[in-house]
Amino acid sequence: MIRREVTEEASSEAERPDLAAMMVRLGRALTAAELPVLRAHGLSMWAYVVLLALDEVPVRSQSALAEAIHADKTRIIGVLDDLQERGLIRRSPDPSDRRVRLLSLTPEGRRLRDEAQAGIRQREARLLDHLPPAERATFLQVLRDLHDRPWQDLTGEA
Amino acid sequence: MIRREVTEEASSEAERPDLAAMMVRLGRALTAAELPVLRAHGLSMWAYVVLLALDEVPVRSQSALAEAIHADKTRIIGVLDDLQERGLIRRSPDPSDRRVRLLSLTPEGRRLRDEAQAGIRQREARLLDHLPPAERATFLQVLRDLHDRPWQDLTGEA
DNA sequence: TATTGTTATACTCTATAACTATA
DNA sequence: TATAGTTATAGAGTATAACAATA
Repeated sequence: MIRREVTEEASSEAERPDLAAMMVRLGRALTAAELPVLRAHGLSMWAYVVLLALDEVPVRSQSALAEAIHADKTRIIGVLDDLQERGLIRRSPDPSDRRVRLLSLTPEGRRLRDEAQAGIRQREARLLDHLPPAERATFLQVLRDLHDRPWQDLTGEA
Repeated sequence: MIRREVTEEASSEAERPDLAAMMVRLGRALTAAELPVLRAHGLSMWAYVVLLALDEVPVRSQSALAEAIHADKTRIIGVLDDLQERGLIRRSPDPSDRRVRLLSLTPEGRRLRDEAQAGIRQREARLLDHLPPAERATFLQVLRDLHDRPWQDLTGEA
């Protein structure tokens, strides 16, 4: 039952939802899959993103961190408060410029982050399990390639 | 520069962002790519989703339509108002039960929807252009396969 | 005067509750 | 009384504006 014409190309690509529709649905589903794992570790999605963006080597300024994870600088303040209170990150004024905060992971922060990520990766692996290895590899390779492209390239502003 | 250990599998899958992170970013970028096209046709994203869900064969009740596109029934009322005023959809009380509305595309609605979708597909094609045909085909096939899976399957609730 | 971090305010999107008209 | 559709209200999430500390 063909519902409407497709003016494109091969039959294998005909009659599919728009790329954006598929990506958004999958993004939401995979996010929903992550949340219970994160909650089990006492992490919100933003907290997890922050931990992933940090390292033992300090990041200079909260603004820089916010920009790196595409968040508003006011958005992450509460998140940093919580992570600091729990001893998962260090947040100290830079001696050379007391306005800026130096942000880094504590060992406990790294451990928690890696544990959470391991749980998430496990779920992902289960989802991709049933795919033939060659297809899975190609899929992930293309996905990474697309993901790594600059924003203007993806949006077609180029 | 390996930032952290990966306890997984092949090297081709090592050191990548979480699946959800990649999907969400790509979903947002592809959505951003669609918006100018939709705007050029005077359509919001919701209006476009509604048009895609309709057909010449009437859909019975706005609730059913809302459920089909995973929207709240109150969410789409303004959208339907606008589409009806512009003559893109028909919305008439069902004679057999005057509480429910019968919703269907008008020829102009179908034309506009198909035009918008053609523009969107064109952008998508440009994005996938540079991929080797075999890889592109595999990527789209796996993406469709994942997209078509039930929600519980994707979230790992199963 | 400019900038970092913070707090207070406003805005957008969405869902919930309350209403009407039919049944 | 129950349901489809509508309107009004409230909530979550986010961004914008205003402020204090430091440069």
